[in-house]
Order: sequence, then C-alpha cells, then structure tokens
Amino acid sequence: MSAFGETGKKSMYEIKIKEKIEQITSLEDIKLTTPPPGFSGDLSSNAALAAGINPRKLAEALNELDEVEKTEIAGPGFINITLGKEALEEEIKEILSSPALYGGGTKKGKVLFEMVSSNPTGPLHIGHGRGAAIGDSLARIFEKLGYDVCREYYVNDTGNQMQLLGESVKCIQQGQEVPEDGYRGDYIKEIASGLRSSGDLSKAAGEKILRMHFETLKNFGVEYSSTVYESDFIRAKKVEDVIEKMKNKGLTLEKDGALWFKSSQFNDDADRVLVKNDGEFTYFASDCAYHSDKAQRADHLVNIWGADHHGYIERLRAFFKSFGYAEKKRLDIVLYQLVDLKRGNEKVSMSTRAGQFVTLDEVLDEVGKDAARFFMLMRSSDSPLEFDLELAKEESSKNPVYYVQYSHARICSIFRKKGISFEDVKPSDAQGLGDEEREIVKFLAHYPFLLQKCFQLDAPHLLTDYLRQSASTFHKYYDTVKVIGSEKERQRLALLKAVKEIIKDALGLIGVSAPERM
RNA sequence: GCGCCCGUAGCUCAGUGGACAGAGCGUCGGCCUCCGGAGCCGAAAGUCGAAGGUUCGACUCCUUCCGGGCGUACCA
Repeated sequence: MSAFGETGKKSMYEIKIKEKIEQITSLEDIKLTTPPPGFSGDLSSNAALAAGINPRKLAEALNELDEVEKTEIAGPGFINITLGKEALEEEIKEILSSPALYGGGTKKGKVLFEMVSSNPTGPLHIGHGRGAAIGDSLARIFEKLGYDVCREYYVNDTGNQMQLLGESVKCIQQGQEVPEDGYRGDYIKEIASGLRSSGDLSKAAGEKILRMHFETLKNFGVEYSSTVYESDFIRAKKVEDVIEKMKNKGLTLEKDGALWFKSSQFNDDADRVLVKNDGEFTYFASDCAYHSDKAQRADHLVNIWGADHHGYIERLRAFFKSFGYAEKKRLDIVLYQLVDLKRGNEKVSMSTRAGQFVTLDEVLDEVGKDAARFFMLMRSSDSPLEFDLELAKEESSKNPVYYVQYSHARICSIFRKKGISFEDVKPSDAQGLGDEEREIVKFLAHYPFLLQKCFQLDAPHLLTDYLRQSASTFHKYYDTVKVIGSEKERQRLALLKAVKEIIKDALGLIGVSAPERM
C-alpha cells in the first residue's frame, strides 16, 4: 500500500501508476523517473528490469490504466509512459480543490522532536540556527503528513557548566576576574548587571538566558510546545528510577567507585559512567531518564544534534536497545555539520573563545528570518554549510530566496492585473490544458512524493531545491506563453494558481514567507 | 590509533544501483514596441579523490589507500 493510502487522494496519477507496477512486479516502493533527453514520455520505470520480467507484459498492464495514453519500451527494458491529458487536468483540479491538503495526510502517530536544547550558558549561535531550521521544518513536514508533532526543548540546567555560569556572574558583579574557563563576553555582563547579587545566581542567570533563547527562536519562526528540565528529572527521582531499573536488569557494574552502564554489550565502544565517584549523575544518566520518558510519550523520536555529538549516538542507542525501546519505537538522530559564515569571499571568524562568536540574533538582524531559514536548508545536513551573509542580503536573482519569493509575487501580480482573486478560480477551470502546460503540471504533481522523500530521509533541504526548480519552471513557462488575453486564459490562470499554492505551501514548510508584492 | 561525516564543473553543492552525471554562482554570447527583465535563452567547463571488488548495469554497495572536518571525559 502506498504511503498515501490514508489520504484518499486517489486521483493522483503517480500513485495509480506506482500501485499498478508494484502489483505486477511484486516490488515494493518503486520509484518513477523522468525519461532522459531524446526519449519521449512523461514518466519512466525500470521496474521490469529490476524485477526480471518481460517489459512488454508490464507495459501492456500499464496501458490499461485510464491515466496512461501510451507506453514505449526503450533501452534494455525501461518503460516510458506518456500520460493522458485528463490525468494531468485531474491533478491540477486536485491541487485547486484543497491546496493545503495536497500531498498531506491525516491521523498518524505521535512524533517528538528534540532540537537546539542548548545549555543555558550563552547566546544561541549560528550553528543552533541550523539545528532549529532543520528540526522545525522537518516538524512542519511531519505535521503536514498528519503526524501529531511535539517540539520539545530539553534544558541542561545542572552540572559543572551551570556552576561556572553562577561563578562567572558573581565575579563580574563583584568586579573580580572571571575564572579561567568561565563565561565572559558582553551578554554575561548584561545579565550580571540585571540580577540581584543574592540568591541562586546560576539558576537566575540560566533562566534569563533560556528566555533569551526562546525569544531568538521565536524571531526565527520556531515555537516550542514543551520545555523539560534536566533538574526536574533529577528532583523527581526519575534518574534514580531509571538507574534502578538498569541495575535490576543486570545492565550495570561498579568500577573505580563509579556506576557504569554496560553499553559495550549493545554495540557501543565502551561502557559508560552513570554515577560518578563523587555521587553525581552524569549527563548521560539523566539523558537515559529523559529518553525513557520520551519513549512513553511518543512512537517516533527525532533528535536534531550537531555533528560534534556523534560520538554520543551509540550509547543512547545502546540504552534504547537494553530497555527494549528499539524494537517498538523509531529513534532518528539527525546530525548536522557545522556552519561556516562568509561575507562575500571573506571568512567570518567563529571562534568561541573570549565570547567572540556570531550569534543567531546577529544573523537574523542582518539578513532577516526568511533568508536565514532558507539558507540554512540549502545543503544536506551531512555537508558543512557555507552561509554567505552578503548573498543572503542581496535583492537579486542571485539570491535564491528572492528568486523563489519573486515567482510567488509575480503570480499574485498577474491576478491583480487581471483584476480577479484566487478564490475566483474553480478546479474545473483546469479543463482543457494544452501540451505547453505538460512540464509544469508534472512538476507540481511530484510535490507529494518530494514530501514523502523528505520524511523518509529526514531531509528538509530537498524543499529548497524543489522551490528553486518550481520558480524556474514557472518563469520558463511564463516566458513562452501568453496568459492574460489568450484563448486559454481560464486554464492558464488555473495553472498559475496551482503553482502559486504549491510554492506558498512549500515555503511555509521551511518557515519562509510568501509575499504578494516585493 | 579507533569512530562518524565529507571529497562530483573555476567556486558552492544536488544526485537513498539504471539509459549520455545535474543545478546555482562565476566566465563568454544573445533576448526588453509584449501580463513584474528581481525574468528568459545559448555556450565553454568533469578520468564523480585513487585502486580493486560485487552486479546485466556503480557517483551510488563492499574492501584498501590518500586528503579534509569533527569526535574519541567519572564535561555537557
């Protein structure tokens, strides 16, 4: 059954063709491609080759579909499919009848996203922005597909770094030198001067910094539905509980005055300390409690982590296996590589020493939310990201954000010029599309499959590429065809509305606005 | 040393085994009596880091090697 089974969008031709191929070949999750230049046809399949069956047999079966006009066998057994016009028109009607639902789904399981989760000891920097952009956009895609999504912020408000924060604030307040490995920089001075010198300074400073984090993230278009504190897990004895359970399962050992989790029995390189010989819990111990808690609350967990935490993955997975969660729950850990800031050809220093780092606030102030979010998703999370502040600000077609937003504004402008609103377009207006519209319709029809791919690969960056192609496909089409005043004005306006809706939807999924004028 | 990620056009990067490897930028050359030129069209540009292997078929999977980044705490 296709991933779209629950949506009821049965008129989508790619689904019908896929299902037919899967039925004939017994293959699962086959993919359709586009024939290479020089070959005719709209879609192409290698399924006969892959399944080792006679391509003619599959081609004949496909010919029986209403959506298929004809098929051709090419090369070693590829089948090139030409779609019927009705199938293409149906697709546009589908988009127009419920734009927001196109490619979406309903009633799926609960997914819990953990993202950013920075220590409350300093401002969020540009790297956190990448994590937030990836996590929030992926969360939006999951929501669109029908999942019940929770965005959660886990606050590491215990441990050495919090004590150091308190000490740093205290030193500043008393006009003393900040400790060697303490926190400095302008932000900490501001916080110190805004706090009373009595009470729990580390707690007060941490809360203040956390509020700053949420403020920044809100400006970045990211809103959380839940915040959890490491200190609460400790206070509520949840860390003790999980360690007790580990002991009972025979998963621990004592060595050198510390308590260890036997994670090497579950594919980790080494055993890991849970309770230090001074009696304190490690970060890992509270993380086990936290992930145990998350596993009770959701079917599918997604953690967005900076690549510098990759060494942590195996021990967490080891914990998941040892508690039997691994079989029942899906745990995705999305790692993202670092961000290199540039200004034109100049590298911007990212040293964290002495508080000299580029904060997310600074980037937002300089380039704005739309450009920042778009740029953060221009690369696969596996690749380092080169972020050019100069380009992000540029108001020209060199800047992909403007290029895409412009295509949206341009379509809005055409409707203004014609003097009608988008609501005036009816799905039935798509009736009678011509061959000139073929390419662009096929491109739009692929949107739901792109969303599936984003979902399957945890790869929201595919959307930025799709958006650039959407804009380009539209501009090319619009350059060759007359819309207002043409014989096919009604059909073409309907098509433009469909393009506009898909671009708006996709921009929304990456948290970028779709302006009607620029 | 070990582990993870990366190595594809001058630059930045797409490409979850299939037909001749793609895009943006940059370079060069075209297109504004015409709905937004913030646009479009064309050209030059590649031994997909190297070598083996698996396969009817490899940028993609496996092995080894060479570069670069990041980890490798009783820190978080």
